[in-house]
Amino acid sequence: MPDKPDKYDFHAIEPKWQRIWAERGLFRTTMRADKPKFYYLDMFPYPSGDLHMGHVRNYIIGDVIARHLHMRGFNVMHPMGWDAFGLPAENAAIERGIHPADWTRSSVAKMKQQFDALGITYDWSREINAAAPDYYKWTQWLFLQLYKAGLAYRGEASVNWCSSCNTVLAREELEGAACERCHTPVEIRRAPGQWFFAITKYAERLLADLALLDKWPERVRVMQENWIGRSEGVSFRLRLEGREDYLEVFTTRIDTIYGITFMALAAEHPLVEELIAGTEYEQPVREFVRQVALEAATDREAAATEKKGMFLGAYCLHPLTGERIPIWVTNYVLLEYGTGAVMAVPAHDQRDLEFAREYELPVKVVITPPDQSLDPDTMTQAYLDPGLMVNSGEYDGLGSEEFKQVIADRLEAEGIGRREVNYRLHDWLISRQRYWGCPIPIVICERCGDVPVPEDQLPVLLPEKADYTPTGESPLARVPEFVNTTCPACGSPARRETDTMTTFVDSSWYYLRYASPDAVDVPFRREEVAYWLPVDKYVGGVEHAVRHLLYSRFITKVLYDLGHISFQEPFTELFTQGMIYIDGHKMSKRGRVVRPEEISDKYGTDTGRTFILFVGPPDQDAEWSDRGVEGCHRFLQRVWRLVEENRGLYLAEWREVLHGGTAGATPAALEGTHRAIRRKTHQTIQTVTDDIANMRLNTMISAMMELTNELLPFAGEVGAEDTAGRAVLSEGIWALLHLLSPTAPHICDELWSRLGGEGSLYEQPWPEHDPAIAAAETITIVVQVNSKVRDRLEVPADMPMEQVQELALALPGVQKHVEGKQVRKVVAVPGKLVNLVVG
RNA sequence: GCCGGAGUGGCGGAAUUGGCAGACGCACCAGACUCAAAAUCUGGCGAGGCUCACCCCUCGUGCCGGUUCGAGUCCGGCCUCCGGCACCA
Repeated sequence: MPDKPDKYDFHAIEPKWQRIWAERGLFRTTMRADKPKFYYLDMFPYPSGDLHMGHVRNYIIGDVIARHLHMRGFNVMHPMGWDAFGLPAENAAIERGIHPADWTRSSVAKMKQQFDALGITYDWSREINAAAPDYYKWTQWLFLQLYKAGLAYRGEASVNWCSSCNTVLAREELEGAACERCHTPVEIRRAPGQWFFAITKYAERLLADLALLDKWPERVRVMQENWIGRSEGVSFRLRLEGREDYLEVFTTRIDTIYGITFMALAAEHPLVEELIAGTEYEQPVREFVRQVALEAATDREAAATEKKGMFLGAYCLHPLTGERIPIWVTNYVLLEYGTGAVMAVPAHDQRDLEFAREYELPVKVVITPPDQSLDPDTMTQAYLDPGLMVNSGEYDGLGSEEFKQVIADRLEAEGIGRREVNYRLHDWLISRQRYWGCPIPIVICERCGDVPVPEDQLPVLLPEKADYTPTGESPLARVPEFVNTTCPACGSPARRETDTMTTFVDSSWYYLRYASPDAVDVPFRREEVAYWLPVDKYVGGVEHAVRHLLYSRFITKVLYDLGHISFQEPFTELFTQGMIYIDGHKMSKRGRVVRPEEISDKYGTDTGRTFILFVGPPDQDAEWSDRGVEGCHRFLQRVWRLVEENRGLYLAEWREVLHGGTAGATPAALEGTHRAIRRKTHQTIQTVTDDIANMRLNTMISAMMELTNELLPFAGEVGAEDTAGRAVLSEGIWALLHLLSPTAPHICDELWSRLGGEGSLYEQPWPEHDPAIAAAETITIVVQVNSKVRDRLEVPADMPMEQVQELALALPGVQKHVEGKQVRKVVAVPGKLVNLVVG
């Protein structure tokens, strides 16, 4: 008999096993031919220096998957790194008055320690840091590849400016009309010399290839689709009255072309100024344009409700009828989309209708619904659906959908217009006027213009000393040693580009670097990328559904086109985990935050790991519950007691006993409880295995709780002489520890070693279930009368249904309801139920 | 407005292909152990009715309707909540 059972001392057990795993280098991964590879990736975090349980959920989900797949025989790569550049680090550093590099370093150390305390299987030999020169050297290389391919260009743009952060914001960094970080309303500014990546050139492929991503959540694919915002239409020209030039418009509703009653221009449209110059409209229109610019910057929401505009005193001519069409400037047309000018058809566009009513402009119906007629003078809702053409010259009576094609053909044939596809997606503005980012490897020479830094001169190092307080110009511009250089092309004195890149560039390629984190001469080695990539499973928050994932897909396609990699989509499967709420708030924002240390101090990290999985379906949001944590701790306590208190009954050779026929314990000879427990064990193996494969990690825990709840009382019944019973119990315990080990690895490894097991369960093969043992030999048949459950029948699984029917009919509970009535129909579903329809 | 997702006990949530609604956990109640409490263990726990311990009956998965022997699950129409996009022409 073993010594007196020990208590579950997680304070001792957890560090002990973490040390053993680290010493043995258990989680280090290399390329190998004998196993299938699996690249599991967590989205790498900003090193904020403080993990809470909301973040932890992401990493535990990943760890369970990685551990499980390793036990299943996969060569699993499970790396971690740091998205270390960027505003959060810089702002935190400014607040605390320390250098961003120092702050980042200490944050990384803290978080790494937190990860290790969670028992996560990261391969730290692959750790990467986006702010380290050996990494950002290759981010600069990436920039140069895009530059050479004509995909990186400089342009002037009207940009969203945050006066608090003193920087340009990408559209992606906005929340409504405010800065997503500090919620200051943005201003619109003209900014020259900004760098862009030409992602719109890839819009079509980024959209089309979404269809390949069948292992991505529908939700995310839809969000990307919306973001790209493809729309098909026609763009055509209208001759300006009294001038030689034209006004170009884009429309998706060319079928309403005969319904145009005015033209609407964006306030910033260049033609506005031209048309009013020297006219009586000049002053008032200029004033109006200034008002619109102000409103657009501060209060886009309100502007959206109230439509305003002003006549420019100019006309253009309808390309088909030659009618004079008044040109208006408005606050509801966007310069950035289409041509910045719209053909207004009030009868068939709600916005145009509202505008027309406001300024008493004519409304002309050109499409009528089949069963009613529209009154242009009183209608308040524009008619948007298809119908029959009216007031449209020789086309009257044609279906509007058909007319759409007919008129597009005619406009193309006459050279007036052409079919065109427009996207909402804009080119990707990557310039940031900030210090803590990757310098853009460009030298500006007065003679040569923009000159890319030669690749052999990379990295362009970020100077350590800089006044990084934001002022609007890049802090790097105030570091003469950095700015002043010589032109790589002609050797004359030149200046460096002083903007840095947005961190989304850093994170758009990091998954490639994990394959070759130590590569010195190349960003990654071809053979290693070919082996590991694409990422098999990528898990992170849905907040990255659009920007990070779209940029990564774009960069992957660019690198594919340039011949650096051989795949076009970086992430085969995507899983977005839900957020953890506490007291009704996201754990990340105001309100209470639970740090992993609080849980591990009180209950152990295994308890925290178990709870964060058990809390709910991984893809859904969940509410934190201190009580729920206690429940999971009780579960682990029961597991501990089950194994530790019954060590004396454990038979390491249970397999031989159960399968070798010793002591009359062959499966066939097992009876009653023994048989039932074996069945439960094998059913649990099956359930847990399926649940992990389908990311049902909450029900996976439930299944193991059920098994534990059956094994505990069973253990109390098994006597020392009952070899068969001991073998059945041992198999149950053996299976439970293996199945539970990805979730609660420390307690399982400890109990495993106490049973005499070798090493870590991480190195053990995953259990397999025997379907014959898992199969129930008796089943419960539900007996219904008129679809109401009246009784149940316990029968052998292989009993023919005719026989089951007879038994069912004879049941007293059934007889009562059938008596005196005629059985009209019998529905018998094998293995499930018998339904007697009587009346 | 458009698109996507979700509505199940007091709570979080279970429920292959339509087939025993409420697994597992929390909370709660009762009992055991204890001088007592905590911990632990055992049992109970959707609502209503009745010939109220037991049995039995009716109702019950946001609402209304449909298909079906049978609907949480499928179809149609609504309501509510969450998320994304939003004068995108």
